[in-house]
Amino acid sequence: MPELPEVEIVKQSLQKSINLRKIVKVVVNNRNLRFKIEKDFEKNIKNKVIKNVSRKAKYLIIELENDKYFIIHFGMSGTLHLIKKNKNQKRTNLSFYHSNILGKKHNHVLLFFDKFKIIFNDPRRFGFFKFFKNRSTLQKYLSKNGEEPLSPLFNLSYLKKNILSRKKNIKNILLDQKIVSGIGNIYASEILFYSRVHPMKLGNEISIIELKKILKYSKFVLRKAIKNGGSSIRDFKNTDGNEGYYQQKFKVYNKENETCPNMLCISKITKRVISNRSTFFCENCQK
DNA sequence: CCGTTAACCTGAGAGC
DNA sequence: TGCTCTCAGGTTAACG
Repeated sequence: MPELPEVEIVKQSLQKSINLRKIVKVVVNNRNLRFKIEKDFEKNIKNKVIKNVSRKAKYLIIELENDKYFIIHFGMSGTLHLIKKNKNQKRTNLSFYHSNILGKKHNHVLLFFDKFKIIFNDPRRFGFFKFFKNRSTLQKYLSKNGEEPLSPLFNLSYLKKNILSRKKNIKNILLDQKIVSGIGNIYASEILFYSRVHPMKLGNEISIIELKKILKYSKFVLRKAIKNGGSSIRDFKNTDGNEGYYQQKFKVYNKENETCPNMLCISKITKRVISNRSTFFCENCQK
């Protein structure tokens, strides 16, 4: 569900709340997420102090003391909830990734801290947790992915090397985490609209000028989404319980048959399924 | 190695 | 109301 900007917002929330706090108890209700949660996961992270929370692409990275780590991936429907300890066990406004109907049956992982707990809820179970015994195994795992757009290494020469010889369409290239990591289905459509590139255009048909636009707008769209607190098309909320509002700034995503936002264009936005994913674009502006 | 498709899951909403 | 169908912010094994 969340793409890079939404995970970044969750990361910022977590940094405020769990940095330097100790995990005092771990409960796993359902180990069968996208990958099975290892048997000794609880033992591995229990009684460890959280040294830092970071993010790489769509992965949330929790660093523990003594060079131990675990990562969280949210899949399509994963959410994290911070719940303050009180008599009524009522949810506070500190839920940062919050679904309005929080079915208890999908609360798969619970991390207890001194004064609050964090719940991982994921109805579809495409998300996962994974533990790493040191930094190098973590880095090895994460290095299977390509550069993320906000990295300085995501530059023109990287894109030339990884896009211009490809025979697959640019929409699928942007979604391929091994080539570019962090962009998902919403931001892929948005980036291509800004770049004025047709989603079905093949990598080997992309010009250098277009590549420069894709480079520029990948960074632009993701940064702007982060500034706006992410996109809340369903249930995303930030630390204060407020929704992100980048969805209000979508140019094409979910806007089939609406007039193209380009003032000089009178075309309607097209919706087209590409590799099983809905894709939105303007046939007139994106060639 | 490359590109495409089906599959993994549950729930919400539309249409009847 | 209730049934059936489609769709959803992701990833990857299997196939040609």
